[in-house]
Amino acid sequence: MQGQEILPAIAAHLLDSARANGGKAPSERDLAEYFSVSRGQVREALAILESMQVIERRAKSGIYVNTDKSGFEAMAFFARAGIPLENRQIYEAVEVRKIHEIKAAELAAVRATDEDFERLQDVLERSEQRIAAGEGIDALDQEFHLQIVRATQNTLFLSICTSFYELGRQRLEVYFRDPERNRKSHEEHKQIYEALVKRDAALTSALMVSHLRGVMSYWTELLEPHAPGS
Amino acid sequence: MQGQEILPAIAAHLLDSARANGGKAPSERDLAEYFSVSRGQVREALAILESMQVIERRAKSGIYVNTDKSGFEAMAFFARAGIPLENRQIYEAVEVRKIHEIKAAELAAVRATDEDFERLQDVLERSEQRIAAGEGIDALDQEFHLQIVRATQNTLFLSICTSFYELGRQRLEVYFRDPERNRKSHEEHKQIYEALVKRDAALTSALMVSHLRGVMSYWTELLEPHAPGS
DNA sequence: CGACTCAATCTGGTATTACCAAAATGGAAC
DNA sequence: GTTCCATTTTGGTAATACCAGATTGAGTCG
Repeated sequence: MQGQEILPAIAAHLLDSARANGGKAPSERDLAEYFSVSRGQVREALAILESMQVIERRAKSGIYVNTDKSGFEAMAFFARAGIPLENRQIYEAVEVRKIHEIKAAELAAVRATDEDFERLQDVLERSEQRIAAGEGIDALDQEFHLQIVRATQNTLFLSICTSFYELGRQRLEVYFRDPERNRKSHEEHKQIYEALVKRDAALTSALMVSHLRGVMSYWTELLEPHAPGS
Repeated sequence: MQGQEILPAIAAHLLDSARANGGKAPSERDLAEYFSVSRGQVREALAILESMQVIERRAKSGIYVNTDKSGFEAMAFFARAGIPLENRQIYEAVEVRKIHEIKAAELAAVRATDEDFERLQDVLERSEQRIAAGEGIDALDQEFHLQIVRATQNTLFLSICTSFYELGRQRLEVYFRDPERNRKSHEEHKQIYEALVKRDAALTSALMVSHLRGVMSYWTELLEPHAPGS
């Protein structure tokens, strides 16, 4: 635990401590000692966590962890840090991600440039190679979907969707262990690409809907115990 | 500049310095002296800005500002800090916000609870009072729209949309200086509310589309010089 | 026993000082 | 003009000290 990112470690420790202590986290000095770093380092990490609304620092009182807060920034950070999310958060993220990707497909069909098409085709070719070699296309799947978002020419849109992908990266790897899923996913990607080239927004969008239905059901199936929304 | 948030000030100063200096920002020591704070304070602010990808800190080299980076977190922060955005960023934000709100209206029609309806009605009543008193409903407008998002029962969705509102708050105030706009906006809000109560998702969504067309055109008109996406 | 009081303690907020080592710099040597 | 090396600059990190409000707990009073 040296010279490296202590932020994730501190975040995880704060969450644990707070859970066992009614929202109250250890003091800065305790944290510094626990992680064998200076108080300054701890304060830098806490400043970031506070900016993400993960914690609240009350002067002369202590550090309090915002439970249940599911801010976008915080979720993206947790995902990146490998801190597990609650089922409800995953449900919500899946839903919001679907909304984004479907709309992105629609917009991309209208706005995609020649370079966008080239990049998509490149991803498809590399996917083909990996499938032929019996390897998973999890990274390529991400590239394909994000490239479509990029084709909307809206960088803010891309920024948000990129964060969503970080949310589900780990599960994606598991998903693409199954060769059949790889093949099916790739076929659907090709169909979506064809619809994009035709600039058929409605068709692209519809294909994306059904494509995501398949992929996303994998997530929600894993969470079955916890009933949706209600 | 004491005891208070120096983060916005430092952010603004970094952006200025970098613009005039090819991406390179002053050193931590210079910043500390410039703002009359300790280096520790500067480092806390820089840590936050780095976590938002606004800057990059290269060890033993310097602080570099990521120009053109339009990450979601950074934009929300800039808006909150009162740092002006570029036209392109505003365009993108308006587009993404529209996508969210339209979909939110659709989902809310299906999922809104009795409490949601009560809160919406409350907002409408208060709006009525303010309009009768000849006051602007800018804050209520925000409440209304966010309450609809809240009615989707998706807290992540709400978190994202809340950030979007921060993006346009200042312009909203100006917009609602016009009594006619207040009246028209309120009328449309009432129509949307009626559609929601009927749980008519398609109608709610359609009404939101036309409502936003009116409101949003105000933004884009202000930016005319920069042509839209294509 | 309970409620109140007040001093000791804890805590975040801030500043100062000091080192380290790698990067950047600038001038000397070729 | 190029190469090379010593000096300076810079971010990264630690240790220490104070402040003042919040918290706590012991002691006191009713």
